[in-house]
Amino acid sequence: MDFLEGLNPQQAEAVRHRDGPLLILAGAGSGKTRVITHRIAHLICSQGVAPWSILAVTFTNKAAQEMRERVLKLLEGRLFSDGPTVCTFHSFCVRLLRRFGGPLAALRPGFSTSFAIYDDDDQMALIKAIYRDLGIDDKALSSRAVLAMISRAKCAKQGPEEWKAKASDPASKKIAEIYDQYEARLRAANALDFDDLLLESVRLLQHDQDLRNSWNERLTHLMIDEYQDTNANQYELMRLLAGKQGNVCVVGDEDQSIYSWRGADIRNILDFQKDFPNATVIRLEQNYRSTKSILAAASGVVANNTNRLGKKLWTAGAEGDPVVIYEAVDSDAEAFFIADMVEKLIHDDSRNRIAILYRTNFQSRAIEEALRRHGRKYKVVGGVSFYQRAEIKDLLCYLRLVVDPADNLALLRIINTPARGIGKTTVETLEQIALAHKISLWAAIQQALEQQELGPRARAALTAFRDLIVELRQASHQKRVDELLETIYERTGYKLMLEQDHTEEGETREANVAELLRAASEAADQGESAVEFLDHAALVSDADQVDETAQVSLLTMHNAKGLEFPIVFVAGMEEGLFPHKRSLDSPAMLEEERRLCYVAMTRAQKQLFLTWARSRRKFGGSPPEPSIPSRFLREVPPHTARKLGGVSSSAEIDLLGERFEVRHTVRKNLYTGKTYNSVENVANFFKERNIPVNLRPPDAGQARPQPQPPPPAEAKQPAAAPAEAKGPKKKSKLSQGAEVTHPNYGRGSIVRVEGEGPDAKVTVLFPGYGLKKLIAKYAGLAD
DNA sequence: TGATTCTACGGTCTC
DNA sequence: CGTAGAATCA
Repeated sequence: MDFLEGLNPQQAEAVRHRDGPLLILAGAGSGKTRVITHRIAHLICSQGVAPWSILAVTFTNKAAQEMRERVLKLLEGRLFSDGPTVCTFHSFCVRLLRRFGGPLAALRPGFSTSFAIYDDDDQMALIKAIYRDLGIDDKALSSRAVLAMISRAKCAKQGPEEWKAKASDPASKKIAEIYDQYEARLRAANALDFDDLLLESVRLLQHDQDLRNSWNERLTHLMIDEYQDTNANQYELMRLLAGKQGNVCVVGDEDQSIYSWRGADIRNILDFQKDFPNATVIRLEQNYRSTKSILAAASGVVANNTNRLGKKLWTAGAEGDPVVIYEAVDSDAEAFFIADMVEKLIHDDSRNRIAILYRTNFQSRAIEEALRRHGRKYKVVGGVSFYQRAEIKDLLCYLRLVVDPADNLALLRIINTPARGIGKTTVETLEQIALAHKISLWAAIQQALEQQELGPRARAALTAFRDLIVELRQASHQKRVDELLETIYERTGYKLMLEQDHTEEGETREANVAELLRAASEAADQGESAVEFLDHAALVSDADQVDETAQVSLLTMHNAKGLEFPIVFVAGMEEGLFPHKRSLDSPAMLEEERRLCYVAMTRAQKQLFLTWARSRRKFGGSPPEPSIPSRFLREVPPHTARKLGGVSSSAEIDLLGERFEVRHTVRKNLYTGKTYNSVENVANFFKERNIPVNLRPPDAGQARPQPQPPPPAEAKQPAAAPAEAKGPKKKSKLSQGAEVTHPNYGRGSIVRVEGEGPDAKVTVLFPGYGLKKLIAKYAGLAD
């Protein structure tokens, strides 16, 4: 098979490149996955490189799996006992440490290859425990912030000692103390956090020359995807693994670097040519994904950044529809617009896959609600992930404890779940014993029982708990993971606890456990041990659960990295939200926000909507806060975009009503409620009934030449007074075409009146809210 | 000790 | 609005 077939010249050059460092600057949608997979196949089949000497590192497990499948497909017919390794940095490190990590004990006292992995929940629990013991108040010193600082220190390979040395003010001394404790407890529990996985792998390879040599001999070709988002430890790891041969091929796009806050260093890609002076550089600039409009819009935005290597993306594709910029009155109206448009687009073509992207997770709620009104199914990526659910974590903590009794955090989590009479005081006693003798909590239990320091009740409870764990421990030697988990589920009383909970919540929790058991049995079928299963669970990411067949997906822009969708909405394009307020005073962070915007926009293949709301409420009851459009909207070149909504929001109804015919889809789903909340439904409502639509805005409606310009945006705000001195105001208080103000919906125009007097039913169009049918005497309308 | 209610508080992005 | 931790009661 010819692996160069169908590639453009630059892609082919990258695939053909055999030895020496290679930097591939791959613009969005330029087919880099194709290049990587073809290069792997080409190296193996045409250049005689042994499959096992190739390592490709991707950003997510999902990307790794996809890449593996694609390579396998290319290699069809050729079987290899030990194929190329494709995985993420983190999973590579876990495997490395589990198999070859023994010598690390010399550098890290207490380390053994059966270490536990602490995820961010565990890390937080650990910090909280330290706060308790040191008597620190979370309000005085945010634990989240401290955890972030510790993580950053680790990325920069700075231990507690270094931190302590340069700490001058009391606050950073305190942090040094927490950091110190944090490290000590991780070691005592033989646990590694995510940063440690990378850090300790680096230290291991630096320390153990034999190990390094053997890897250098084995790995002749190294490839790293999403190189712009690697951090210092990953960089170090790459250098150690690449060895002297330096056959390292990195693929990335400096315009898509969006993870500096978690330690990614954009300089890694900007300086690659300095680090490897003999590097070949190939630019992939042909985009195969998006229309000309979308590409031009996105390029126009990112062109405002200064820190770039620079490339010019182009496409042979169609011009396509202009990007739509939609201005909504408030966040609910924004959500309604999106939901309605989703209906229309799916009605137009049921194969349309749609993504709704946002900066922060809380934005999903309003959009979810709007979608639900249409009965539209959607998939949210992220949020509370499966493995974070309480019942799942509990059972996995039992498993962790069975695998490694020193795992204090796991023990603390489940020692009294389900409740078995081991209360706070008992646990505190255990903690004191553990602290005094520098032993694990598990060991402290044994000791407490021997020394008879406890009351009879606690004693009995503790004995039962110990026997339970010992029993499970013995079972673990003979059973598969799934059987073991099942035993845990039953013997710990967890099953009973859930069965007795007859609420809906209890039932979903049971279903979740069933799902976990199913996953475990799948893992066991593939020969995974309990430890491997736990590793797997610890390293799944939100992005791994993206379902690409889902019709409507909701996800953060960060999670959308590497994905593509025919239609994309980017919601919440407002200053302070996107770009996020925490980046406003730093030019570097602003540039990262802009890159994030570029990433979001370039996910779209055919059509792109950017929406923003003039006011947004942070949570339920709080008053809406006014907002101004994101600077990124201004940066979209005007000729690539079309504006909808805003001041002319009722004019746009005509526009949409004419252009789109949605009625079937919408009717089916929507005509159940009393309100008709959306732009298209408004038009629809009238079409259905053949009622003449008078939706022109009152101002523009007076077609007479008007001296003054259209009112500024503020004039449309609820509080604003209606335009005075306009014709038959008094008499037509409740007549068609008149304007009224509603306490909740603000200003609107009457489109229909049924009946008279206080009992009259009035149908009013509120820009941004759509049609509302109101009873005059209850509605509190004012003119 | 355990279960329930109450209150205060808060919100980037994530392997 | 949702949650975590405190306060309270059985």
